[in-house]
Amino acid sequence: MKIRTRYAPSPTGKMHVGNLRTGLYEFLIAKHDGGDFMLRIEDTDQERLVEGATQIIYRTLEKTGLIHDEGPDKDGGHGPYVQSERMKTGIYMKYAKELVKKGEAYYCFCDKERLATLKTEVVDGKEISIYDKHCLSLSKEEVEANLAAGKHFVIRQNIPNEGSTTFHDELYGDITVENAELDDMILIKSDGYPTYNFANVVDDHTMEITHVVRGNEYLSSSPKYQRLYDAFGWESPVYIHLPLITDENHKKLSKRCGHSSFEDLLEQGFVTEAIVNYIALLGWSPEDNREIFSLEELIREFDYHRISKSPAVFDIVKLRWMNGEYLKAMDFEKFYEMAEPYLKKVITKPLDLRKIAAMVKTRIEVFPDIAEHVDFFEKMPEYDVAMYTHKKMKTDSESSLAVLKDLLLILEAQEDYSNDGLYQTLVKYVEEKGVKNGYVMWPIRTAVSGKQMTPAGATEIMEVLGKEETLARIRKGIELLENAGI
RNA sequence: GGCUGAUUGGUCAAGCGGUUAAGACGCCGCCCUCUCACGGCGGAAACAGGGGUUCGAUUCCCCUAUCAGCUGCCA
Repeated sequence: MKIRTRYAPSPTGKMHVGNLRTGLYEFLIAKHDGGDFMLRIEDTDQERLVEGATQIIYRTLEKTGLIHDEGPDKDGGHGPYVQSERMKTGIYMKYAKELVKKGEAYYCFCDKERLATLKTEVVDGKEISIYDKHCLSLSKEEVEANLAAGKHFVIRQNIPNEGSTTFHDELYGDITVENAELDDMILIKSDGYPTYNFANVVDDHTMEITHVVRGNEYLSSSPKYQRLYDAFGWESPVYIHLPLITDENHKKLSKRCGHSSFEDLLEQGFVTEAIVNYIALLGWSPEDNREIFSLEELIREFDYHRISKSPAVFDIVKLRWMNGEYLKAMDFEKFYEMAEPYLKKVITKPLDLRKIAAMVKTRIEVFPDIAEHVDFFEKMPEYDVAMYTHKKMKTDSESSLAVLKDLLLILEAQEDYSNDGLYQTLVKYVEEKGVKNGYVMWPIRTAVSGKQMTPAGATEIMEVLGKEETLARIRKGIELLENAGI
């Protein structure tokens, strides 16, 4: 049997990573077995709809490579793929009425407030659901009369107060819940739309979904869905409930709490492949110890039986590391293309941005890190003479001043300002003086960068800066040291 | 409160009755080095607690604790 999974997001805003991971796993489970991955838009909550949210879904799926085989834009014979459109076909009402006929659901004409007061009742010291008491007692004729009068109604699932219901999850095993604990969930809302709970079951079945993959926030309510399948006499799908992704406070990631979305991460300078790779590993691990996977490799390796059962904390620090790995491995041309805007933000002078990009490639984790690494190229920062003193390099203000003065003369005469040429010159000086490399490299690098750390050595920096700017900076360094009374 | 689930270092996470309890991120140290980074090497750091079952439990069962999710005409 061909596996069919579906990604069924609600168009209520940006896509947060928990959402995206669910889609990723659904995609991987299907593709690992050569199955189909379907996109269905669940827009039954008309109040929470957000303009443009559907476009974000399309864009995200495309960008991450989670290409669906069927969806609103790709008819595969199971449409419509948008629930509001499905509703117009009358499918949900039809099935809901079928359940009413079977006694598995019932009309309820209570208004919202009344419903709330009807919620539960204590019997034998135990709280039980009594949604049904009022509405179930209506005769067929009364129901007909109410409908004819145009009264607003909802259709509720009719769950008995005795017995228990069991469903099977691939990861969690059998889960049994007492029926008395199960609320009569609403199937059809008073605006005529089906609830998520109902639409999901009807759609998954009619669209021939074989594996229902969803967050484990549904774990405890799944018996209710199971009862629906049973009531219809439908074979239930394979259920795979996914552990939640939480924030550092162990709270479920959600857009309502303002947790960062896929788009936010892109804005923060993360690359798509790294994000996908990272979230794939949040709740799943391969047999070996590999951590870096392309989407194709994930498809090949992904075995849903290895999905974890416990929630995972979204760790941005590790994502940063992984992003860095992707940047290091990235083809230089591609890297440059992505880095250029960030470079131009801080560098306006006509410097060789490609060389600077190369320097920075192995030193950043996300693109915005670039700024702090290269800002000194644009403008010499203020720095303290104390920076010339370095114990390990055996330098101090005095030695540095002497070195800078010597080298100023040499560098003024030097024409070749390539990294190699400059390096040779400096090393020659080092040898003549019989000192260690750092003894001269440190003060020079300090003078041309004004920074404790730089993304390149002294000569590479000088090469990029060019002769004129290099000499100007060295003179400034000499001046600084002399003014300090050295 | 009730129900359901989860519980291996700070985080991700292997392990599925017998192991010196992997690996990764982060942290620390050393090496490399024209500073930093990369790379290499090494280190600190964990089975929530208590009962069983068993020759033997991180692994199986029960209880407790903690955390999470659900408890919406939201999904």
